Amino acid sequence: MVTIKDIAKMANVSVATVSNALNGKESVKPKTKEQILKLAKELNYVPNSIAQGLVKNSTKTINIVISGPSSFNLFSNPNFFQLVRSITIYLDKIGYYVLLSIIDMDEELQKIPRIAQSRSSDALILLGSRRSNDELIAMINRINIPTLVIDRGTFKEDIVTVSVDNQKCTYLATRHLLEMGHRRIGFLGEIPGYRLAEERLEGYRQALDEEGIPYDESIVIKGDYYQESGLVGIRQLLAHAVPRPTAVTIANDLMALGAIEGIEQEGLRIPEDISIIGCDNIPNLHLLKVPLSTVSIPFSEIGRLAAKKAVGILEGNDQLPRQIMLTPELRIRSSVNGI
Amino acid sequence: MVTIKDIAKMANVSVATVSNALNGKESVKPKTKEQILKLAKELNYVPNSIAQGLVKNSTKTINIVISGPSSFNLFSNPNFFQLVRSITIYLDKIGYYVLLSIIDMDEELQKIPRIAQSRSSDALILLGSRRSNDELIAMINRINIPTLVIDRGTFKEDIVTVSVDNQKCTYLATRHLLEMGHRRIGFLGEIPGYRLAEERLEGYRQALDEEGIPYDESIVIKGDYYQESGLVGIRQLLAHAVPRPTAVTIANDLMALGAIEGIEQEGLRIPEDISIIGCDNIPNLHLLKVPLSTVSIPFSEIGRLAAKKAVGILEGNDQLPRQIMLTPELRIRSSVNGI
DNA sequence: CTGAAAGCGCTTACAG
DNA sequence: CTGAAAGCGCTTACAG
Repeated sequence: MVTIKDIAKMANVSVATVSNALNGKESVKPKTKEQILKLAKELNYVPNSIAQGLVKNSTKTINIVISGPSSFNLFSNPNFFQLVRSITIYLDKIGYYVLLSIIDMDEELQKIPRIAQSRSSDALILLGSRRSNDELIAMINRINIPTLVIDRGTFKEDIVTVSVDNQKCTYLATRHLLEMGHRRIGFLGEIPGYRLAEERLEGYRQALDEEGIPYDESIVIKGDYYQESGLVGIRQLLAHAVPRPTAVTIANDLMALGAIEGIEQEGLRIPEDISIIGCDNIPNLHLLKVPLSTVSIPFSEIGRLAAKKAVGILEGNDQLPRQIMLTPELRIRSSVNGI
Repeated sequence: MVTIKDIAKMANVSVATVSNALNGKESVKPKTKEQILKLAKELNYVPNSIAQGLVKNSTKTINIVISGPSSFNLFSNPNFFQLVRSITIYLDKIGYYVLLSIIDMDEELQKIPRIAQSRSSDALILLGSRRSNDELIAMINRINIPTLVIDRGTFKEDIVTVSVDNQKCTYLATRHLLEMGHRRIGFLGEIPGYRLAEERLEGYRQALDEEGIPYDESIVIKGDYYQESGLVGIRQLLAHAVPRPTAVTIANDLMALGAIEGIEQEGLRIPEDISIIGCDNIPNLHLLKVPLSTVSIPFSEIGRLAAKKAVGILEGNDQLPRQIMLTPELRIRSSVNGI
């Protein structure tokens, strides 16, 4: 491992001068600088980022923290990858490192502040937590480095966040169902206390409201946003709801995938017997046996903006609003029939 | 930020003693130790991992380096996520950090050694590179920390690697086609110089050989393993091959997805007019309009073993073989017809 | 323009 | 059992 000391010795100067030269300080005599740079190149010198980090109290790394449910086989949300990918690409380009932590939901409240305190990163981007806003805020307040929450709901509090307008997602989806003539519309994906889910439920409600259709909780079904719960949930809905809905707004595509199976198992056809619409626009929906209509969420943009915002805060030139909310778009395919 | 110094002051001992106590050294008097531990807890002390890293010359972090093509929108391989996820989960559990780097293929040969030299991680896990074995080995030899290559082909050289038996993948796939009565079988996904792709082509060849069917390069089509090239490739095959194949072995599922579209665009049906089989077993293939038969690759296991192996090497208790090769399994769905 | 010195927060022999 | 000292590889005032 070649260090600044080696170069100093060979160039017959002090380590301070080497450091200054390497960092492009004006004070170094051009001749000296040139010599040092040449040596560094020859010796293939790369600064030890750990040592730099210690003295600068900055690691140029941002930690993406994904909280998942304890049974990790369930943890297969393709959106996370898009998010992680766009964050990483942005950060890599500007010379930042990205740390990735996947932590068990049960431990997140203790673990995330520890991660921050270990100083292994300069900022945190939180992803996937199902905690209530209050719990999340209490935790973030204990964290001593900039922390963003992404792909979640809105916060009244002064949290830095970038996400989609969740309410609008399901509003758009339900509106589409309404426009296709449906009146009896179910909802799949309720999670009380989890803000994102509450907002998606709210969008559904809002669309019904506008049409004067009363909210019927007997056709609002819980679902944990994973595929299996879509299967279970839709079967439950189909088995018990009287009269049976002609359409259902499903809070995300993963559950819609499960629902496609569940509906098939019940011997029903989509969209002839029942229409469904999802949310997220995960890849390759057009190739499904039932090309799924859905609402598209700009995950790559969320990731990119989150990364940009984090760096902006760290470098003191942040121009972006504290809370960024992106707009979803309806994507009509063929899982919704007119009636 | 509370440091070891703060605790030392409050406990009226030296920092050395605090350090020893915190690290569970036997030498510290139980009474002293207890007091220090109590203080640390109260003050919510978390060691500065950067400082520890500097003195120990170890960061307890492993860097997953994904090389992708320069146009990153193409870079959407769901397998990478499975791999990253399983590595991260394993590593998180045992207190390791994981750094994630996504780098442009054009720069990988320069950038990866620099990453290693920056000492931001203790080991590298390389993923997604399309370089020739020779180039890769030359690069790895310049790297001064343990480096594994995963999800790739075999190496004759003494490289640490974990992957699937690629040749067997396509051998199994093609064998299945053969058993279903096909004789005129195309191949989609040739990339000369890229070992993984060569091995998959070889598996196809082997299966044909065993049946005495001559290799016909006019029905072996290039494909870059991304979806779009599956679409383009299959159309090319369909347009030019005489006689037209009754089946085609496609080197991965992503291209098979593209091929499904391409075949549709050509006005043909799967499997009535043409049978296809993929490789990888990406999620939710059973929900496609054409439930895709494929060969399953144990990505999670590859990731887990890679992580385990890396840590084993780092901690000097590695029991695993230098080169680990996992076995694929045929997954029959309904994209292959008998004839 | 250059270098000696201090310091970032820790760990590790080693002397007592 | 405890503490003084050195050191990990760097950067940053500051004196000259």
